[in-house]
Amino acid sequence: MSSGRRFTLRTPRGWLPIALTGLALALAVFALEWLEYRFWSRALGVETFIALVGTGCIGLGIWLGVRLTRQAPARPFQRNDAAIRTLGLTPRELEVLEALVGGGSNKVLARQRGVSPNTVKTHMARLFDKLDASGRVQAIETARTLRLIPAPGDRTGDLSGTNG
Amino acid sequence: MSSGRRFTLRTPRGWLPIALTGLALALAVFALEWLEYRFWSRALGVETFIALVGTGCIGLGIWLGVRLTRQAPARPFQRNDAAIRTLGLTPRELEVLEALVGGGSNKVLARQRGVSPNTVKTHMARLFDKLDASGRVQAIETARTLRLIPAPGDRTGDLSGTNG
DNA sequence: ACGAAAATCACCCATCCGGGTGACGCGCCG
DNA sequence: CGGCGCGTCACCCGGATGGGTGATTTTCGT
Repeated sequence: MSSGRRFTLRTPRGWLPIALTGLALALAVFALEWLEYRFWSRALGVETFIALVGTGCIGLGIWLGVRLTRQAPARPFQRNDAAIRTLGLTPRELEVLEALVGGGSNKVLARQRGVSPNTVKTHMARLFDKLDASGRVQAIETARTLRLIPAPGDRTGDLSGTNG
Repeated sequence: MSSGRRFTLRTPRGWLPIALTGLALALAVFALEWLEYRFWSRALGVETFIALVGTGCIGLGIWLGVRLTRQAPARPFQRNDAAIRTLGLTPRELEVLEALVGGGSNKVLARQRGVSPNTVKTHMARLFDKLDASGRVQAIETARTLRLIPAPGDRTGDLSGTNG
């Protein structure tokens, strides 16, 4: 029977320091412009100077906005090794789990891995038990929500993620 | 046998009008400030006025930056109706496709929909043929890449997407 | 109102899948 | 040395799945 295990995960976000950095930079820009205000307002005229300041501040604001929002989406899928350990998934079981998303039958997976279909079947059974899944589709679904395997759309370049 | 259909999709991104809108807005702000420059620079002092302009422009820039970058990542999954039409998927076939991700058997899906398992089986067969998939897992995978059904992590609130 | 498309259901059949049990070899650790 | 975990493989069996064909009814557009 199934062991009835449960697992949840959280996604950390750290854009606060970036915001602080941006604010400090903005203040620095203000100070600089303040100091040179006397000179440049004479040389260019006050209106042109104000236009330049506005343009610069718009650019700075755009940079800040981009910087602030470009944190969450660029996460490159880091595997939830903690969940893997908690569930007690062995390396081979993880292998067949990753190969499972291809949609091949047990026979195909066995041929790909160079083992007997019975072996794949055993791994699959253990996998279903540990993931508390009754079928391949549910297993994939659970594995995705637990971040054991990448979801479609995740970046697969760097898989050195280790949060545990 | 299978009909051998193929389909690829592109992700349209329309932040150009937004950028234009933002630019127009910025110009409007500039014009307004320009008109009232004479008055406010007297009332508040030139330096305070410049500071206000800078602050406003930074805010505007942040808004612009957020607006520019929040298009691709926060896309709330708009269904690829064009692909659905091209593949010739009927409403019921789409229903069983959406129900497929739950991982239930044909019998379960039939009971959920209040029809005979044979009916589900027929829909499933048509689905496999049209999606060129040999099995439930491949069908789900193909449907996800074609954006016929939402991928895990996609926002499912608004499904009025219609890009055809 | 007619016809095409869609939906529904049925049956057969080969294969696959999931569940269960048992077994063998290997490496590791107490 | 004796377990223990892991990987590998085998067998049986009931049910599910995939493929194919046929039929009837409902829906919908012209």
